[in-house]
Amino acid sequence: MSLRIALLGTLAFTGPASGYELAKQFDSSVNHIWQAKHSQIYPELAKMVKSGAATVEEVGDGRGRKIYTVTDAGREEITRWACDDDPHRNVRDETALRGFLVTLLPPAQGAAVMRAEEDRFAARLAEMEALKAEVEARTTAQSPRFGLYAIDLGLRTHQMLRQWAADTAEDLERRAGA
Amino acid sequence: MSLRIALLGTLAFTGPASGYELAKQFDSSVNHIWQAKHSQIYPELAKMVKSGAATVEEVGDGRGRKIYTVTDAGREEITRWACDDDPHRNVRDETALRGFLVTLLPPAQGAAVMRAEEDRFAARLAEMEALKAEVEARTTAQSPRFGLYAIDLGLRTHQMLRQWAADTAEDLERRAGA
DNA sequence: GGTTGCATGTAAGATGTTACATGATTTA
DNA sequence: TAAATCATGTAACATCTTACATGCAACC
Repeated sequence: MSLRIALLGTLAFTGPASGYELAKQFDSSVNHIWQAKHSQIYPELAKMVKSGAATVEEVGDGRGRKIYTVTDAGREEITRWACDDDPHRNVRDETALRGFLVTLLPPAQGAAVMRAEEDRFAARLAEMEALKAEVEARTTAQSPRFGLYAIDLGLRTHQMLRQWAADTAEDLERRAGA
Repeated sequence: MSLRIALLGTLAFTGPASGYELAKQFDSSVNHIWQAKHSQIYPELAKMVKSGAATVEEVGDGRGRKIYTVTDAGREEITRWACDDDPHRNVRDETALRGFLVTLLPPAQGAAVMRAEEDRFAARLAEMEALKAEVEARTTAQSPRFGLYAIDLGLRTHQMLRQWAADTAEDLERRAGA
């Protein structure tokens, strides 16, 4: 269900788009929150059309390109999902999982891995800052919402993770020294 | 693969335990990072025994209880996974997804949903602080690692999310007013 | 004697990943 | 003309969720 919503939301944001374009857009916006391969996206779009959340139009450009558009029913579905206050939340985070298993290693080794994590988070953070600048550059005052809030969250997440990795590494280094 | 590692790590941390106990422990430690139902845990433990990462022992207490223990091979598997520097990371976060779709709503409605999110994050944060105090109370200076680092990360994550929700709500409120 | 908690598992279905498969267009 | 990119899909497999299924022990 969540993929469907994420995809429908992206489609509502970008406006009419092909599966291929959505896959790209997905990668550069919701990527740090949700990922999907084209093999999951194409069938999902077909299902949306079937259920009335979107419409398709085939473009006769020789490449079999298809353009999808959200319907009112689709928009309503997004609203329902976003407003529904079921507190049930699924999270699955390999990054955090790794960072946390590291504490099972001997302190010195764990500290080294954490320092490497810190570097990786810092690099990802720099990428996101660049992305933000790029998106900001081509955004008008009227339409700055969807993309930027998501990027903002990604930025904050990675700042926090970098700091956590640094603090954890420091703690492990102290233990290794003691 | 990740569930296997998360479970193996939890087993390494707690020491010999039954599937039931592991499921509980899992819920109160890695829960904000990874979730698993017992229907996934039991078969996974069986697989671990088959592949030599753990051993079982049946306890004749009439309840069919089984105690699992990590082997050296299992420990090695954890180390390999934690040190492997493949930068590939999967994340799937329903919380963030929702918070982010909210920006597709009319500003006033989006702001209201974000305020509700903020409250939910604050509540979850309070729960985690209580958990931390509880874990700290029964932790000695020698063994304060695994559980507390994970809780620390959960705490930081929820502080960040609460702040993000508040800031986003504020921004949406400003837009709704304008 | 009934309810809750302990304890383990299987089965069906949904979701997600990797690999297979195809073909047009653009660029070097 | 070869390689990269655009563009869509299916199939097999792995993973995860929900529901089904069972039985003992402790407590009230």
